[in-house]
Amino acid sequence: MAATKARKRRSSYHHGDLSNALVRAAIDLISSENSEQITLREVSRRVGVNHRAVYRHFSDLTSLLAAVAEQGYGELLATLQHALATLPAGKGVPKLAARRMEALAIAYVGFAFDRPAHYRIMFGRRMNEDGRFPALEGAALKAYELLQSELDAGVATGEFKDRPRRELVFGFWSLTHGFASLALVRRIKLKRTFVEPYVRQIVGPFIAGL
Amino acid sequence: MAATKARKRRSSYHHGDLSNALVRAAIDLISSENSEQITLREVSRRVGVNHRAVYRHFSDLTSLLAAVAEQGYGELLATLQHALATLPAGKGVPKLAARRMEALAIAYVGFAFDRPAHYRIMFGRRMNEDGRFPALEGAALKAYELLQSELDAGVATGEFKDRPRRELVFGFWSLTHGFASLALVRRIKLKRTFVEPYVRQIVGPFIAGL
DNA sequence: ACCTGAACACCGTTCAAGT
DNA sequence: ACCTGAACACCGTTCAAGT
Repeated sequence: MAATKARKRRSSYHHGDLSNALVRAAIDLISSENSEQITLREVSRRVGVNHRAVYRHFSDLTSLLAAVAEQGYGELLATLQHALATLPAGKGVPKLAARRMEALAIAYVGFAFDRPAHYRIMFGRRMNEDGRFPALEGAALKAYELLQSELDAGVATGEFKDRPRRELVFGFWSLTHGFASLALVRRIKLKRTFVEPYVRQIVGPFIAGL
Repeated sequence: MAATKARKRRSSYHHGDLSNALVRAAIDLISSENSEQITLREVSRRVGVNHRAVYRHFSDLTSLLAAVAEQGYGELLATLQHALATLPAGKGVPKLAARRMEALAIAYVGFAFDRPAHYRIMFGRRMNEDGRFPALEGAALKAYELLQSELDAGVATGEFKDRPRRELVFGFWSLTHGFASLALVRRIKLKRTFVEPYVRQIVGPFIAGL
């Protein structure tokens, strides 16, 4: 049974598909409740190839994790964009920029709650310290730029004070990332259901100070 | 040479000293530039005992790491207290509470910069998720209470708005922890020298919103 | 009571080989 | 070009034994 499955699968890895299959398997692995850690050997087992085959497509485990993280940043960006798009507000609403920042914060923390293992890899030490993976840097930058353009908009309408943009973005990101991190290690105890009201209160002082 | 050293040391582990020696060795290990990871085997090697001896004092690797983390929370608390004690201000200074919160933020991030590996263990996943280690919870709580009493003081003088205290503390903690984390994984690039001015700008909006 | 030795089931990675 | 097998140097942990 298992052998047949592996054989069938393997036939499709002759056209550069293995690379994607490995990344998908790795994401599946950490998305399932029971398994938290990505190992090179477990991922290749799931795909049905010898673990050495991975090295044909990724120079090491860290490279594979970087691909997973890159995909994660893409998902995060989509989540944030979706949160803005579905915001009920129209124009002329008072404090629109503040409400948009709030929606971003809620969506950000929600993402970390929904994909904890993925989030941890994205912000883990392995691939972030050196700028080894340009595609990863690019994906992270896009999320950064989304935050920046929102803050820009708030400053443009005069709703936010005109402070150095970089510090505003990093401040907001630090706040949401810090909250998500503390919640994931359960230093802050919080059920998924209460993310929305809680985040609102947490970011309250920050947004009020913009 | 190495054998003599190990022998000499070992003679003192008959009175419950091994436990402390292991924790100290683990902290030494992560404090030295070259080594980032604590392994049970490396720690026991440094102390000069068989790696199995560790299990006499710690039920597993995680327990040893929890002891390291607990010590870290103690150091962090001392760092924060010291920052408040050496703050040049006297009474009657305007915005005293804000300046004290700022000093705490700077000291907090500075600690993470100075002891990165230690900080990572303190906020790592291994021992925080379940409340397995009451001593660790207690040490973390003391740091929490320091922040809370500062915010209380600010509210008492009317300098800060009277919001739910828990949200204020978690907000401040999220902000400083998030900034420290992002800096440690180099998503925020920052030299140790610039921690002070940078943190001041980052926490600016938050403190202004208190 | 406290420590050790050998063994087990895992890792990531290297070298040399198979098709 | 793409994948495999055997081997290496590491892990944490268990079992049974030494003093």
